[in-house]
Amino acid sequence: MLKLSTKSSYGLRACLALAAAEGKLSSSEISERESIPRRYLEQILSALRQGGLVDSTRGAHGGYSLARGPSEVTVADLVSCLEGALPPILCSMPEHRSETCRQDSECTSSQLCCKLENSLMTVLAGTTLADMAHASKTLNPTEGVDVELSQQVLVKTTSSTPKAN
Amino acid sequence: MLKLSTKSSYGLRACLALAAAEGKLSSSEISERESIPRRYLEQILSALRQGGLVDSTRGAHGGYSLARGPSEVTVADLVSCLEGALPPILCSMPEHRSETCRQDSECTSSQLCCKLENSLMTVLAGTTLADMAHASKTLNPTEGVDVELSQQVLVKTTSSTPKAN
DNA sequence: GTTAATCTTGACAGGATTAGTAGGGATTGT
DNA sequence: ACAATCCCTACTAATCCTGTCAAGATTAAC
Repeated sequence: MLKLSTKSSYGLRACLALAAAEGKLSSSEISERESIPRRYLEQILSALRQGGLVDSTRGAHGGYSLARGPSEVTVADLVSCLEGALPPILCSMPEHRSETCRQDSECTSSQLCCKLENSLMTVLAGTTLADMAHASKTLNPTEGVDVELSQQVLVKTTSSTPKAN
Repeated sequence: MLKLSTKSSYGLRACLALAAAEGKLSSSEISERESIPRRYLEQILSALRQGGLVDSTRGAHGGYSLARGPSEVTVADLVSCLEGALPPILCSMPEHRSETCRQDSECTSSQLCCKLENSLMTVLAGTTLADMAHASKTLNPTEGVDVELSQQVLVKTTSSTPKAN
């Protein structure tokens, strides 16, 4: 049910590799180290660049580097960037609630989604690359990352337009 | 990024309808009230029945009803039931960690997934049908549902088998 | 400048998953 | 008997995910 898509997963690993390298890495280098298809990786890095998470320098001896320090980049940044713009939606904004949401149950599920998203985002936004890099060395999986932080959260409505009953 | 699948969404709405009805409803009735394709709904209700969440009576004037009281059914029950068995996976269990996970970064993302799943489940397991039914009447979306409850959590690995770099 | 390495962009193909349709059989109240 | 209803299985359609590919733009180094 919950699946960190390979895209996000790859993106995360790429960033961790960049963090570990403490400098520039080419797409080929990352591709090799992390066993990620190069072409695909390039797409992902491109998205990350547009999102301002990595810098890229072109030309010979070019490559990618983190735009900010590992402790300044949260996994939330990364995922939001890669999973695309979550379309800002109906029920998440109280103003539109009365207009568009006739059915109570529909609306309440949206509220639930909000809670879920918030919950997720709290975890994601509370985990930085530095945290993960650290965690990968000290094998101490139980230590929590209990950070409080909320964030504008959007719900992706599963646009249902059923035809026949 | 987070998407309550239509299946879960439909299932949730159906259950809320049953809770509101305080009795038996046929698939046709639910289908009409909630604008859910009947045939599809039947599949979903069937799954819910097999999961022990609803009871069904066949034949004329048959229908579905909640197997337990609305306050006894959590959204977690419902979702687990509908989204199928989340395959128990590799990195979530410390024993296999050393064997299967060569790359640190791969492993740490799994840890992250665990945290996420836990976080989600806490919310889901802390929300009952009764909560939602109540919420749909009192339009008070900010009131929290801060429940503590953990649960066996599984991570669905996105089985990556890249071919060429 | 020329060259070579690299990034950039967009199109697209194949597979997996999800969503929904359909037909027919089984069961039960009237 | 009959109509209403659930039940099961297969099929189709749509969507999304993952990855490939090709051509071009940009830059560093020589």
